[in-house]
Amino acid sequence: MYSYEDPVFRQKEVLFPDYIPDHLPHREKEIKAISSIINSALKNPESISNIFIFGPPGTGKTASVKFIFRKLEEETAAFPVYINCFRINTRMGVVYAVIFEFFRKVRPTRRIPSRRGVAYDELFDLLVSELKKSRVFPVICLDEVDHLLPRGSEVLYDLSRLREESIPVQLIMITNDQFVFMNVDPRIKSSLRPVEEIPYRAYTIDEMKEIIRIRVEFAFQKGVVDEEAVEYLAEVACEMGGDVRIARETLLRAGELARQDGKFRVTVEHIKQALSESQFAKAKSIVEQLSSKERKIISLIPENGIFYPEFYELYRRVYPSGVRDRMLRYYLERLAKYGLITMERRGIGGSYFIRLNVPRRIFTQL
DNA sequence: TCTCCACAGGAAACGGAGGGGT
DNA sequence: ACCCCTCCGTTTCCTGTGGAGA
Repeated sequence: MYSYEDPVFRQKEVLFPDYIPDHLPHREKEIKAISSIINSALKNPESISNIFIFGPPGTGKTASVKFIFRKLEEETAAFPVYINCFRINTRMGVVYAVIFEFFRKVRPTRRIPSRRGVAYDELFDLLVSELKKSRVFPVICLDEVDHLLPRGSEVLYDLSRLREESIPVQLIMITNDQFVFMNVDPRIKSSLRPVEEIPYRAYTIDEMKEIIRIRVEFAFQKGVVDEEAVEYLAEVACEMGGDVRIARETLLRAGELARQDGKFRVTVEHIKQALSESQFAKAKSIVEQLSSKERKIISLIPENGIFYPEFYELYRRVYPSGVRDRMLRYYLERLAKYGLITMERRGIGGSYFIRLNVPRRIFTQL
């Protein structure tokens, strides 16, 4: 990279989703709390508390943990593993992810065992014996832990019981839903104790302004973004639930718009235009992550909503060889969990009325 | 308020894919 | 080359529950 200087962006990567800044403003307290729990566990493996982080989306939960993990890797003997349960949502998947990371980082010369044709118990025993031998301290973060339930929840029990084998292990669970463990098997719940709860609240307007200003300072060339644009964006982002992700995506888009019109200044108008585009960007990014089956299902839901039994008829008519009744309901359950649809019990026999939470045109744009 | 019935949702069984052992 | 294994998406089965009509 040389000679060409971008007239809008100084360091565009700052606005990318996986970028973790060197400093997370207004999350110092939470980060300190989490770090001190982990640090005391490192010092005294007999007294580990699991960590349960909850709060609305875009409030820095994942960023905090990734931030802490980076420090852990640099400065301690801990062995951090980050797992997103949106995709890895079975107990085999989780244990395999831990083993995979272990072999990659701690035993890079050895061949990574296969997950197929190997019993879960065998794989778990392998993990136990390797951890015993190596004496590393695993810190396992299960992001979006709600997606692990109900099928993968056993793994929480298994992982916390590693301590009975005198293997210290620190679990960090992240979720938007504070009450995710309400209906979980009490056996699993009690195995997770003791738990330290770390709540994350939405950012206030002033905090949001400062966060945006700092990002702007790093991401854009000096003087490119109007002060009014920052103020306006902060207000809207707060109204929309204090989600930093929305602000970040909007800035990225607005910067591109400013480049396109050739004036290289990001104005309130650019922000407005970018916002209307990124309004659906979040939903769109979830929809893009869906499997083709899930996408087929959601794009069949009519604009005005539909009762489930009728929807099943419709689905079977359009896809005669598609999944059956029970499976379709499983999928709808998942779509509701992602927030893409809502299901309200109000029909005959308590049947669900299904409503779309995203504009239908999202599906045609893909 | 009671009864009936359609429906939701938990549990368990099934079967295909993809791996290992011999 | 063959048979065996396990996982996990799927189906099948079954019970408890909510709404509608008497």
